[in-house]
Amino acid sequence: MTTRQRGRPRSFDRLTALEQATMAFWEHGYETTSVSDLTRAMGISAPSLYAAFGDKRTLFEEVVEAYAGSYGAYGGRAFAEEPTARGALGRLLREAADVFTDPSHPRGCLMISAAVNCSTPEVEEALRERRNRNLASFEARIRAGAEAGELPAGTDAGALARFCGAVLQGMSQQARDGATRTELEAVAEIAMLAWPQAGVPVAATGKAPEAGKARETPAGRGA
Amino acid sequence: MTTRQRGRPRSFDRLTALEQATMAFWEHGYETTSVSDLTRAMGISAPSLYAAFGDKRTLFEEVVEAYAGSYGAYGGRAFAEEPTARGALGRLLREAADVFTDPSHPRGCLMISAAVNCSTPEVEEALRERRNRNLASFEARIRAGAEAGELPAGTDAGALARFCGAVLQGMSQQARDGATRTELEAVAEIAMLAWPQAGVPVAATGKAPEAGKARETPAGRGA
DNA sequence: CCAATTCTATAGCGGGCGCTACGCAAAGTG
DNA sequence: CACTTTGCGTAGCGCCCGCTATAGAATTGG
Repeated sequence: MTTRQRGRPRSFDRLTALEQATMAFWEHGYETTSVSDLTRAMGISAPSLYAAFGDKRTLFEEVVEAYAGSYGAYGGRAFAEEPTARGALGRLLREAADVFTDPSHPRGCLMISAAVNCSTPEVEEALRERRNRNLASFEARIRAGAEAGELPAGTDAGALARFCGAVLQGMSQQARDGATRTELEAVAEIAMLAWPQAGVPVAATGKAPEAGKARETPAGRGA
Repeated sequence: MTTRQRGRPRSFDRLTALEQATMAFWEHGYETTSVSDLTRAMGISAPSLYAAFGDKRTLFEEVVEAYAGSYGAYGGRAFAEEPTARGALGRLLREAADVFTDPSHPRGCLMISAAVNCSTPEVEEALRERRNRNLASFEARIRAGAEAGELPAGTDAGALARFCGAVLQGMSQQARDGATRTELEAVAEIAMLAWPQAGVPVAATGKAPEAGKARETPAGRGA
């Protein structure tokens, strides 16, 4: 039935236009990117935009969804492929340093920065919920790691997850403020030094200092 | 000469109005706070605002300056009063957790969040420069601490300063995303665990896991 | 008192915002 | 071909933006 459309075919590629809208929103944020900016970036006129994507807010939601599945997918890959919580979050932070400073697209993270100072509550809330969902997944992974014995029993999974989230968000803003890839990678390495040492109990009452595994990463280097 | 004005006296308190403008900009950011929002918050009409403060941008600059000397002064106090680099930056992060979640004013840090996604380049740049100046002062303090022997000789002052800045900026956004004071204090404590341990060399050739001093803070707790 | 000075209030300027009505262009269907 | 369906382009809607012209109100100096 939908093998072929009835009327005049669309004169632009919808996915390409979506990608160009992504770049615009990524660079300037939701509110600051006007529909006029979007039509210019996408190479189409306003009625075409509205016909293909609904209104500005709906377009942004589609942009965010596509972003999460492409540029923002490194976190999910790290979680899927790394066996330990430390390995997953360390890789997430290190890859974020690369993505946030990749010269082929705007700096930082769209989900972190695009709805800051946004006067449309639904948009602000949608991205906030995504961030808090990510935080919850960090926590779940850390808790699972602790229960599996990778991390000391007293580890506060919620606090450690929030710490990683704060570093990630800080790295995004630092990237937008001009930090280099190397500088952000160093930040990621330092952040991983805050993780509980294998075999070192986290509570002050000092117990069960058994060996555990070795450090996964060398971590502290000069320069 | 200026003991008394010649004409009709101002009918509002300039400092009070400035404070109310600060709250508005702090909550919604530079761009999102309209002049109409400002006049409502300050309780004056537009011509009075322009006569007393110049234009919107000049008012914002005055707001930022006042903010830096009041709500944002905790960093300078920590630097002035704490004898060591670790003490200064640890206190800065801990006090930031309190300020960022103080219920008597908007959450987070105005200098960090108010010019994100701002289409006025001068405003965005002014706050970015302030942040980068703060980062440079972190680095100078850490470098001085390393030269004084507080920290291992190989310590990368720039990277450690940037790490602290990233945590601070991340804490600001987390506060705006709803994190509690207690949660942010835990983030600050964890961040301080990444600092080089006294007596432990920073270079990575994997040795010397000797005891070192006890941790400065217990850090990870349950709940 | 009157004149000069300074602040306040109303009302509105030009312009950009998100969005859309409308008529034409380009395709499929008989 | 005529007819329907759908996308495109122009042009412009109502609204809010930052900002200000103008006139009246409140004060000091003479």
